[in-house]
Amino acid sequence: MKRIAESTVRRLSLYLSFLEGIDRQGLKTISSDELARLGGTTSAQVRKDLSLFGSFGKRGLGYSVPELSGKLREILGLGKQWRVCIIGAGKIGAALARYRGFAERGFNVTAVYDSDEAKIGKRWENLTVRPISELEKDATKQDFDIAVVATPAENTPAVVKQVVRAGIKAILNFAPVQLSVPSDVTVRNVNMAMELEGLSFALSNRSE
Amino acid sequence: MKRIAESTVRRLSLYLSFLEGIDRQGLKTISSDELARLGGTTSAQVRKDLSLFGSFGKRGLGYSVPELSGKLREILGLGKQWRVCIIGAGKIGAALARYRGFAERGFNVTAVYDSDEAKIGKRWENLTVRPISELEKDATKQDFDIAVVATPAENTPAVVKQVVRAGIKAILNFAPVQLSVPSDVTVRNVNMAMELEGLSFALSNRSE
DNA sequence: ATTAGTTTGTGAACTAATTCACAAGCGCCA
DNA sequence: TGGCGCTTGTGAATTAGTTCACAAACTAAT
Ligand SMILES: NC(=O)c1ccc[n+]([C@@H]2O[C@H](COP(=O)([O-])OP(=O)(O)OC[C@H]3O[C@@H](n4cnc5c(N)ncnc54)[C@H](O)[C@@H]3O)[C@@H](O)[C@H]2O)c1
Ligand SMILES: NC(=O)c1ccc[n+]([C@@H]2O[C@H](COP(=O)([O-])OP(=O)(O)OC[C@H]3O[C@@H](n4cnc5c(N)ncnc54)[C@H](O)[C@@H]3O)[C@@H](O)[C@H]2O)c1
Repeated sequence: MKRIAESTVRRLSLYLSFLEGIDRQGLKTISSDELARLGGTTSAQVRKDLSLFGSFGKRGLGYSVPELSGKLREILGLGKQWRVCIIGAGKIGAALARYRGFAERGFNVTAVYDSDEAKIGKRWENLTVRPISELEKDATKQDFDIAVVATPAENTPAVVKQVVRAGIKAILNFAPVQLSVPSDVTVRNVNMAMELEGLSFALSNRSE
Repeated sequence: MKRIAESTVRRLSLYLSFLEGIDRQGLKTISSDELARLGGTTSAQVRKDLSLFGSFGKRGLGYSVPELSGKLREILGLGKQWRVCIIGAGKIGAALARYRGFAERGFNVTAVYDSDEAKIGKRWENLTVRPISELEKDATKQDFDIAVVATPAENTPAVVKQVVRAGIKAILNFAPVQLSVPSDVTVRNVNMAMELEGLSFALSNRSE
């Protein structure tokens, strides 16, 4: 299959969230034009994005909301339940572990790791904080799909090495560092300082 | 000035963080090639990015680390202190309010708002949670530059309306909804569910 | 059955972003 | 001072991503 751009995948994800809203409103079909308006893009973009994976619409009618939702879920791999571990039981880790939105979409946090003796063994929601040193061993049994890394920047490269050795192939990284991983491991970074700097840039360069 | 792409601004932000690391190591100069390796891009990309704003390097030598850092800070508007308010004193809001990394970069959280009577008036770090209904009035005195929105998705459009009415021109949004704002307001979205779906897609479509 | 009114799917055209490639500038050394 | 080794800065070429524009396919109405 043709290589799919990251921007395309983001939009698919966005379309799916709109379809879920539309579905709750009880509407049965939607046009590319309407999806485009919701997403701040163009109808041609919507149709092109979808056409990379097949033809799901009916000419003159638009797309069936439940059918297209199903297709997008399939494309995005949301059919299955994913096993997620969180590394770093700190402030961000806590917010994420308690967030319901993830499980709703099939991302189940099944373990939390930390290196701090004071935190290890403590109960956290329905989980117990495990020592990071056990990650590799645990992974052979638990088979994590995704690691969410929320450790201090300076420790993160070492943490990520352990994650990779544990055979985990996808990482969502919150530390403001650039990770280097083997090519079969996918990384997404969430860097809030960078987002704020983007806003700072926008505020500083208006009307020029 | 020429329009600058968002991807360029992200990279500038990234280069700056590398330069700070390099500076701590005591190195005086760095080449575009080295910056490129750190950022996972090419040296031509680095030079092109920088050349949009001026010529900061010395041929044969590279870039002076402190000088380029200074230029980047200037370009990104990091010279001044920014006033940030957080809207939504929940799990994510709490993590952000307690995060030191922001103040270090000149983003000062000077107020927190919520609509929940049980939270209003409570102390939070060195701040007191204020009622969202007072945002507009407060803004005339406090002059917030950036609003960080961390409210439940369903309330967020209404919250953002209030933020816009308060005259705030930059929003960092954590709710998984698409915001519609006047064109003089800049929005950046942090959508973790979307990031996880990107990883799900990658895991589901390997080696095809 | 025909027609009018929609909306898709997709090559072609266009625009944006990245990479190439090389002249020009700089430091260093003899 | 001249030559060598590096590295920048930038047009030109290339590649990637978006938008245009229209034939084809469908519904509904008559
Ligand atoms: N808090 C925020 O709002 C925020 C915002 C943006 C980015 N971040 C980034 O997210 C990361 C975590 O931030 P935080 O505020 O949650 O920090 P925190 O200090 O609250 O939590 C970090 C946790 O990681 C644990 N840890 C340290 N080394 C470890 C290791 N080797 N293995 C396993 N666990 C280890 C610590 O014990 C601690 O519990 C940091 O990189 C930070 O820069 C945080
Ligand atoms: N917790 C996470 O890890 C996480 C992850 C991704 C996205 N998010 C998103 O971030 C947002 C906040 O999530 P959270 O987990 O912090 O939720 P939360 O329920 O812990 O906090 C939300 C806060 O917003 C306040 N609030 C509600 N309506 C308000 C209004 N009109 N004005 C001002 N305050 C209002 C609530 O009183 C509450 O304190 C949500 O949109 C959520 O989807 C959260």
